[in-house]
Amino acid sequence: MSTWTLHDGDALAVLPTIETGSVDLVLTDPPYNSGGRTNTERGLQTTRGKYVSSDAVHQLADFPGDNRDQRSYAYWLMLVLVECLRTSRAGASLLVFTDFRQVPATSDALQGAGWTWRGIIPWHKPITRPQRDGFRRECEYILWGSNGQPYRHAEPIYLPGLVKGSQPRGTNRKHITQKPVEVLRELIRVCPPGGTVLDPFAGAGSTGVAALLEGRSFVGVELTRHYADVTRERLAEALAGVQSDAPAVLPESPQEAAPTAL
Amino acid sequence: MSTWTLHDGDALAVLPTIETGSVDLVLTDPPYNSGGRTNTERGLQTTRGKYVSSDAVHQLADFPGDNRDQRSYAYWLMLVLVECLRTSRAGASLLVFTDFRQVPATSDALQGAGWTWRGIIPWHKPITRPQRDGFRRECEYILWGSNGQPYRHAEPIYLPGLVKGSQPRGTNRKHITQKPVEVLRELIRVCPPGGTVLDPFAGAGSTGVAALLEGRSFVGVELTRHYADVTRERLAEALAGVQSDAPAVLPESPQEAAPTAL
DNA sequence: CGGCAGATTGAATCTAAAA
DNA sequence: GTTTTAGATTCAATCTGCC
Repeated sequence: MSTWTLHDGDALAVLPTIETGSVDLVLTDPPYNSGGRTNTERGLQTTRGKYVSSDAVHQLADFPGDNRDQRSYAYWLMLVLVECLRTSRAGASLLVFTDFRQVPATSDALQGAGWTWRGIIPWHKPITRPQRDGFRRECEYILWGSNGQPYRHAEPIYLPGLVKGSQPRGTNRKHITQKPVEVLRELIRVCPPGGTVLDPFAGAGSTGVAALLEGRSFVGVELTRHYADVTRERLAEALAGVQSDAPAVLPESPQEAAPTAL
Repeated sequence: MSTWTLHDGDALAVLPTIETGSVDLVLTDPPYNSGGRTNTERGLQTTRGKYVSSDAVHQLADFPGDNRDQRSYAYWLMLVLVECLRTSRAGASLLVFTDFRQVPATSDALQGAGWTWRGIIPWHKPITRPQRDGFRRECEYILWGSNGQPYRHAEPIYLPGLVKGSQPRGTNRKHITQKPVEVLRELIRVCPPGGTVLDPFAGAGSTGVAALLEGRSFVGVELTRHYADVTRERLAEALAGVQSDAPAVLPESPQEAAPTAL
């Protein structure tokens, strides 16, 4: 039976409380810190100013942690990934979203934290702005790492090296940098069935939704109160949907799936 | 009228002889140096041993320059890219192929050489080996840089952020790491019509073929005698094809397109 | 000329045996 | 114990040939 837990708080503060060797996949989307190339660009804009186009009207909350320069970003992310490695079992995988500018810093953080870098999976977003006199920026990137040799699955799996999907739009969009659930579901298959997925930057909780839909358990961490609330709502809904779809076998303890705050 | 020139020799030796500010696009595929994760793996295998599957029988020649460790690879590539920047006009572009392992080192070399990093274009190869219990490696990467602000084209162009194409197979395949001409033709559109394309690692000359087919001039450098011969043959053939397809306007001087050795 | 079936092969990776 | 070599493995887009 899949369960979920969401901790309120900062990733670096909460991760040490998570049990060593309890996680099979870390799947997360840290703040990219790449909105501006200069100090002024990074410092003066709000998160929404960087990511939301001026002609669009959105009601999305700001999120913090997006104002570091590249060196301190790599260092901070490495500290987070060190803790993630500790919580993960030997053979577990790490999947981190990043944009093109942060691929090198993210690969440094990943390897510096002790993960083995195994590849890059481009995420192709078909709906993006054209760019005059240049190449369209229609991809983000997912860096794949593993804790030692990856699991050998009982039932062999073969996963795609390129994923495709448009960002949620309209009322489905709860967070500025929200990822499509279909993409996350495909990625989650690297976690053994029934295993546990960790997301230290849960945001609007799409990773957790995808994990529950795929029959994996979920542990999340989210600093912003507003997004933690959104996540709890979406996870409860996803779990209810999975349970109602399930065959006529009732879970032994429905409370098992209740949210646990830190 | 498109012309082409192929210099025999090492990129670092030949590039200084190329005129400053004469190039509109540098499009190249350096040796990736990523065949092995360890010194021994890199040093002891031949190029073909690394890249050609054991069950396949090929008649392709080896190529040198694929035995550096990552630091010296980045340094060496930077020296090459510094010279490329000098030969290029303000607004010119740089496109460098690399595999996932060398993306960080290549971006360091590109920026260290003075180019402005503008993006990553994944190249999706539909025919790749599957990987058990993991994500297939079905992409290589093209890093895009520019000499200052990119050209503002008289006729605006909009280029893709993701390219797709299978490697040449069978008798069309002249080099182990040969790139498909259709992909190169698409990339070459970032060079203004009639401009000049430079490839310091010409290999079997696909970049030059694509340039001529798109009506751009080509300057290449190739160290291995065998591949230089292959390139000259293919370029002469491509140019002949373009000229016979052209409208009934004869070139003023057919010799204009003759190969010029260093 | 079109459609279908079977063969081929890839900038590889992992495991196990051998030196 | 450590390093090196040999062999097996695998999916899907092309290619080939046959009907």
